[in-house]
Amino acid sequence: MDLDKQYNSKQVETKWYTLWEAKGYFRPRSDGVAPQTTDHSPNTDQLKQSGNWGSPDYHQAKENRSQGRQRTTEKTKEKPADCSLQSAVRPYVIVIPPPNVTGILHMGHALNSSIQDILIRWNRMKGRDTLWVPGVDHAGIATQNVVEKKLAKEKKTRWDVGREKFLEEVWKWKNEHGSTITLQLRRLGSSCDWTRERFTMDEGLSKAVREAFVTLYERGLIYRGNYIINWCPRCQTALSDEEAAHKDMQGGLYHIKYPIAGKSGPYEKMGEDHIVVATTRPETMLGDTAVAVHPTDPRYIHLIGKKVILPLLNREIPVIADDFVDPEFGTGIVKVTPAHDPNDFAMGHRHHLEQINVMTPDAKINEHGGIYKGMDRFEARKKILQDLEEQGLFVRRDSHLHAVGHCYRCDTVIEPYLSKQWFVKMQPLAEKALKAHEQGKTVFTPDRWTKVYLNWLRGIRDWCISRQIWWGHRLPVWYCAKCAQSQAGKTTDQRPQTTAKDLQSAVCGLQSDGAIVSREDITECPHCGSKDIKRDPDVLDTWFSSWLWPFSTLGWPPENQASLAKGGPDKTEDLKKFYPTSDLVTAPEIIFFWVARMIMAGLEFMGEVPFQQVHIHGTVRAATGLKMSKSLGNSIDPLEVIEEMGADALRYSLVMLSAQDVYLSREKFEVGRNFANKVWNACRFVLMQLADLKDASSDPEQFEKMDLSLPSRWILSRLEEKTAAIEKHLTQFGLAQAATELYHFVWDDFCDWYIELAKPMVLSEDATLRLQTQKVLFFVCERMLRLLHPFMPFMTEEIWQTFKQKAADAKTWPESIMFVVWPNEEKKRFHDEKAQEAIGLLQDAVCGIRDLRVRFQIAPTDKLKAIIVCKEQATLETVRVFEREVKVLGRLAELQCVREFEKKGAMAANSFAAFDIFISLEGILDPEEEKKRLQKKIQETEQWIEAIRKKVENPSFAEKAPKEILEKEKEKLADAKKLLVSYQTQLASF
RNA sequence: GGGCGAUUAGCUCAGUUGGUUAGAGCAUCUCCUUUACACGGAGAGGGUCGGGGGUUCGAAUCCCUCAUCGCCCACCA
Repeated sequence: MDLDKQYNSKQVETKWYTLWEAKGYFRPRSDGVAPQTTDHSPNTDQLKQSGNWGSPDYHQAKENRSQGRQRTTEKTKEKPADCSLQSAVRPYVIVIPPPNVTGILHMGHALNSSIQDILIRWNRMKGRDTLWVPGVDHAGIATQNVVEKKLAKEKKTRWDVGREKFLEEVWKWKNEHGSTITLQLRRLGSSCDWTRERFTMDEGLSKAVREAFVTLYERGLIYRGNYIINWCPRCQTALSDEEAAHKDMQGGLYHIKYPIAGKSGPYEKMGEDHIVVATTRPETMLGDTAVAVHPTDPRYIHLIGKKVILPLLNREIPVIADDFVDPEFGTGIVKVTPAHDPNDFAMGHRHHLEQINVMTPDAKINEHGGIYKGMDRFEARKKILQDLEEQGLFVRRDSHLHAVGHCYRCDTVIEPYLSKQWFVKMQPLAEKALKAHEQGKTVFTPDRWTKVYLNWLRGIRDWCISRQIWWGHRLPVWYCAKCAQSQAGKTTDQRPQTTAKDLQSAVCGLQSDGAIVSREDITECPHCGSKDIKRDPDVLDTWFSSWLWPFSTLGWPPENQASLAKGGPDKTEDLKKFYPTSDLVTAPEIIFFWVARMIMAGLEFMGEVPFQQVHIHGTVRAATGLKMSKSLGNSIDPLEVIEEMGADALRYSLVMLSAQDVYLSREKFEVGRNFANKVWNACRFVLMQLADLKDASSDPEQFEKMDLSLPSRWILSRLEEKTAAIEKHLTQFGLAQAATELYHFVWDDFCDWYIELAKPMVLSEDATLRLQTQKVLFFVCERMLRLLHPFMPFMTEEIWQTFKQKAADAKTWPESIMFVVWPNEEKKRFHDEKAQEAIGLLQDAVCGIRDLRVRFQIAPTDKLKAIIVCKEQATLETVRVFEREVKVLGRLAELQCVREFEKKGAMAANSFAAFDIFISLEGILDPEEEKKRLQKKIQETEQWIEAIRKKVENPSFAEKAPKEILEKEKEKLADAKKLLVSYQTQLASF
């Protein structure tokens, strides 16, 4: 029945996780799988009636629950709209941010999952039907890269093996390695319903992706357009704006002469007959089709409409005027390269310029680049500058700091590149999201992220969703050669466009190339019957499946296509029950990638925001402040920490640190480890004290008629207070604060004071006192375990099971601590101000004595006599009640508590407002030293008194401050004065 | 260029709606193998809460400003 001396985390973790999962404890109760031991309806009517908020009868509760469930359904029907009311009875649901299938657990996952698991376990204990949906993301580019690297070792590329074979390889890799991360999540204790685990490329989710694509296309929200996109030459695919990570880089701003046409002789003889343009990417000049100046720039106004000669290629290009040009920047003249820069692209459209693409997909110069053909872009840059210099056309290079886009997957410098891609028109989706926010439906905690989210929505740009890779959801698009021919020429949107952003949405020549978008795979053109059709080779951006996650994982789209067509989705059971979900827990990095898009998709396809709240937690960083990442070599492997200190320690440490960004070093985990050790030992000690206890119970009623000792009344009242505080913090996502409160309750209140106070009581000859103390120890400990369980699931289960064996009412306890009722403290059963006050005095007395001991270096084994002189009769009476405890904790041989006392000889004292404590120090005390100390104390106290007096005597303070503050200050003043008298009296006695 | 966050003890950070002489953990120092725990216990030292203004009876907390650091966003070539 006792606990082992050493806590064996590995053994305990494996044991319990296996059991929990095998018994289906992680599944929602409404699935009828998890044990149904208690009715936890939020108003706890039945619980109150039974008078047992700890452990209602198993069978009784089972019955209650089924009744409760019926009631719940009715309530939901009556009040479908208001989510605050509904949230009390609705299931508690979280969908996991699906980690990449290539991922291995890092501290970011560990923090993210710990938070979710705490919320899930807490809500499960509160009795809500609880679901945590797990899953994994196929991570298009990342996964493809992994397999490509593998092929590279055999000196092969994906093109060598071909699409089909390559995909086989990726699936093979997925099947072999894809469950690494989910196995690791289990090690953390994550109580996900693994029977609902999803993969973004599984059959159901693929169907969802297809349904979403086709629906959006039908609604005119997906288009194909020729546009400048972010191109990664290494991955050889387009990327979305979000996937281009901008980094500030020190580059060059190159000034280059362009001769004015008609005036140019040999370059070296040129006088005023040229203009100078400034560029950061000289190699793109091969694709220049104009140079531009500001229409009102007096320096160049006369050149507008003239031609200049593009050096190296000797093409004539026009000088155009455009507002976009900033006369202040560089030379005030911009070279215009419509195929390689989004602004130039827009300018090109405004001025009907030719677009010349000068690069191949792997960023080499193509046939339009003359002699530079075949060179890599950076090599070409060098050569071009060199050639310009030789021709006397290179002016100078200015150092220039600018933001350069990098591929977020492989960190290659991104090339703005003109190509035909598929886009989602985001404006209409964003508008819905903004409207939902106005209706208060999108709530972020901490609140400041709301602004980040809204700003992004307001500046939304169309989403490039096609990727030229192979691993992913292939576009459900076919092209009919025959139709394309007949439709040629009837293309584009003719609206005038001014900015790059406007332009993007407008370039949607939808049917121009005979695109056919279809829910089913097709073999012939539905328009002309031609079999000459080809499927689009591209796949969709990974996030195009992620943004459907909160409902695709719950069974969307449902089988019934007909009802879908009518608008309202025919919801599956799971969708009905669990959508919208409750909280989304994630890191700030993916607000744009994922959170915002999920909200838009939720509104578009389900008509509802997918979660009631978004909780954004901090980023995990190394102690140096850098983001923790494997490539930087500064990461700490969570699994190593689990091996070394246990999952509970890891979780507790992370959560305690998570009030903001988490800066980690290995030592930080010692907090959790030490705490876990403390909990284990405290419980072990308690169990050791209970050998002869027959009727241990978790029922608070048992104390109702007991005449409890002061310390017991105190700890129960502290427990109640702390429980309420923890509840409040958890409700506000203050997990770190909740964990800290618990930490201090367990360590300071329970271990340092109550257990120490209980020792003499448990050893007491007074059988009644002994018994009631045992019962309180048992009770408080069990409560403590419940409060700790969401944070430290493994250890608490292990200990709690031992407690259960000890409990006389064990048959009313559920099978697992996972299902014990979360303590609900709405009834202030144990509130006891007197006990709190009394223990406050006791703590002062004990600390005062300990301080004296240390100050005068009195060995703990030395017998010590102390006298407590109380200033009031009431205090004396209180102090006498715990005389015995003070003696034990202060290791005193003798203690006298009196009203009056005349100090004689060498005695030292510690003074408090309520009493003075004297000890005799014949031959030890140096009177001069003591006098000095007292004088210092007197001085300090006088200053303090002065400060309070000033405040209290200020008329506007008395007038304006709240009454209780005024009272408090007055009390403080009185206490300080008492203290001063004590010091003065002592000083006088020397 | 815009936005956000931070700045509190040697280090890492708490500090609810402004109201005890500003707290904790780690580190430091002293003492203690007292029979739950040395991953422990007892005690101590250490901060004019980044600078400067302002509002207020009262500011670490609210406002302004400056400084330093960090993050996010942005098409100035």
